[in-house]
Amino acid sequence: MAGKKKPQPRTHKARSASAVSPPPIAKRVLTHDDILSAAASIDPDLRRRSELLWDDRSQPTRGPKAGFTPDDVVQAAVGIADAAGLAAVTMHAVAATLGFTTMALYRYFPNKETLLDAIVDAGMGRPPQAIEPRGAWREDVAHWARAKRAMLCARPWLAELPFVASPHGPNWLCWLEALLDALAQTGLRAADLGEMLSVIDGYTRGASDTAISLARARARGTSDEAWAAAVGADLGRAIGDQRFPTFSALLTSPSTGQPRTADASFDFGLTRVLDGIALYVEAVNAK
Amino acid sequence: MAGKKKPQPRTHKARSASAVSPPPIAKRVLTHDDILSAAASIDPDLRRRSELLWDDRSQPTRGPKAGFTPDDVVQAAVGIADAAGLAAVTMHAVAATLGFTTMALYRYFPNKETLLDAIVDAGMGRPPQAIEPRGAWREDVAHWARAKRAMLCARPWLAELPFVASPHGPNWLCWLEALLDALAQTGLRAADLGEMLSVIDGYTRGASDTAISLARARARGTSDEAWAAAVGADLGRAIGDQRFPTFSALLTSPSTGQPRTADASFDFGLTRVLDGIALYVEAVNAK
DNA sequence: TTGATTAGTGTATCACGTACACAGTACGTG
DNA sequence: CACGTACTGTGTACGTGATACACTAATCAA
Repeated sequence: MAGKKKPQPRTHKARSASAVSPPPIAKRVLTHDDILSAAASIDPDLRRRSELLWDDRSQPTRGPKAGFTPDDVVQAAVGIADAAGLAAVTMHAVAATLGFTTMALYRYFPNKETLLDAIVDAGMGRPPQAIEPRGAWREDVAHWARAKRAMLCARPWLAELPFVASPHGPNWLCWLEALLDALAQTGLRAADLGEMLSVIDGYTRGASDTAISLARARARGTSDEAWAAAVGADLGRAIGDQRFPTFSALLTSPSTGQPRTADASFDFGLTRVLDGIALYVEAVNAK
Repeated sequence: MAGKKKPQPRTHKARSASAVSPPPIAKRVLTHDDILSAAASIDPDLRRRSELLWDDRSQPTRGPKAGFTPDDVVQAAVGIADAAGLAAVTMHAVAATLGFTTMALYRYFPNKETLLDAIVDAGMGRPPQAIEPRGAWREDVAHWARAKRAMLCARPWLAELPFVASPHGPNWLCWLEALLDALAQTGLRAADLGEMLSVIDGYTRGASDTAISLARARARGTSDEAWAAAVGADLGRAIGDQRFPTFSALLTSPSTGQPRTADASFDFGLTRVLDGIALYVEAVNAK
């Protein structure tokens, strides 16, 4: 958008036109402008949501002083979600937390969906920058995966919202950047790095679902035992049912040793995934 | 519950007391009863939801003939979700499809949540039983993963509902059974099989999110181009931003060859995961 | 036949998201 | 320094959706 601001067909305030504009950079293969120019075809609603996620919204205003910032709103909403779950995040509850009326929020967020976008990004927080990798990409990737899993479990309500769907905010990109930093040490070429990114992230999110479900139950006040009993009861239905012979056999086979904890299971699976990636890395680097 | 029905402290109709009672089976290490006896600690609400998912609800009734079955309701709801998305599934819409009043549904489902439980299970459908594996566990597992991914993309609204959370119905167990059948060919012991189950399923669900998001956009009438542009625009924000040097470099690096399709990416990642599992299988079997 | 049981209806209520019009505030300009 | 403009927060009203409750009608058991 830097320079050619003629698109801007939205009916929204001129404010959004000047807000993004990143510093000009050397053109390589793909530029910010290149990508944004394709943005003409974007659903205007989605585009606006994305803008609200990236703009810093702190222009010199003219009217009365604002009593709160969009960030205050997001903080309040995240607090409510943490304390009482996503369902408790109503426009009224958020506004009341801040001491304002429901409708005051609409001064900053055109609708609840947009607020939820912001909550997702804020809720993710930043990845632990403590990674700063040196050579041991496996360790660094594992570190990242555990951190992401921990984040998801700490805020189980995050997983109730569409994660991969646009729009994505800065924190989301931070997490990707951190993982990419770790993966880049493999020496793989760009195309493969992108693939590995989704392998790791996919596994991490997918394999964390059980732990997330447990975390959610905890947040609701359900005891771990009650949660396990509920899951176990459903699984137990397999036993003796003609339709599930293999599963039934698995459940009724004598267990060797004590069961792995959920975290250990995750690590076990992660090791398999990393093994598979390592194999590929070796194959590529051997050539 | 077979025989000792004294728990049953719920205020719900006596109906639910006699309904479950699976056929008695030989005791091994863990039995249906064992698991269900732990069910005393289950949140009664969850338990009831689970029961409604497994009971066949076709007792000889006394009053007037029923005009529709719970299954009709579920079919109608799934149809609406397919056609117009999950948000369109309102109690009123479902009832209207069947030609009944909203409140008629409450005769069969105590609340919407319970109906959604049923919709999830029905929506998953059955895994392609065509697997019937012989020796080639990798192929069979890959087959399963692609089928599950295809299922999720075909009904992108499924992913909007908590997948791993209880309660789980028969179809969910069917999918697990199918995967387990494929994995059992590795010869791994029970504990490890359970781990592999979650590795494969985790990767499959997690790595399908992008495709699901695209499928959802399609269902809403968004063009593929518009969707890609929206995602690209968010990614493009990294370019030139100090905070995302690695990602920025990735985006701007010259692309070698044509980009992989989403399906090919999934397969690529799946191959890595299977490689990792194979390594473990070999290591264990070598001992 | 009669009474118990159950199916479906109609109406009412409450929670939420959000549109709209109004009132008050602060800055830039004359 | 007064005033208009741009903006902030409020109050009210509405539509939608879930669901409680009381009622009518149908069917079977005794």
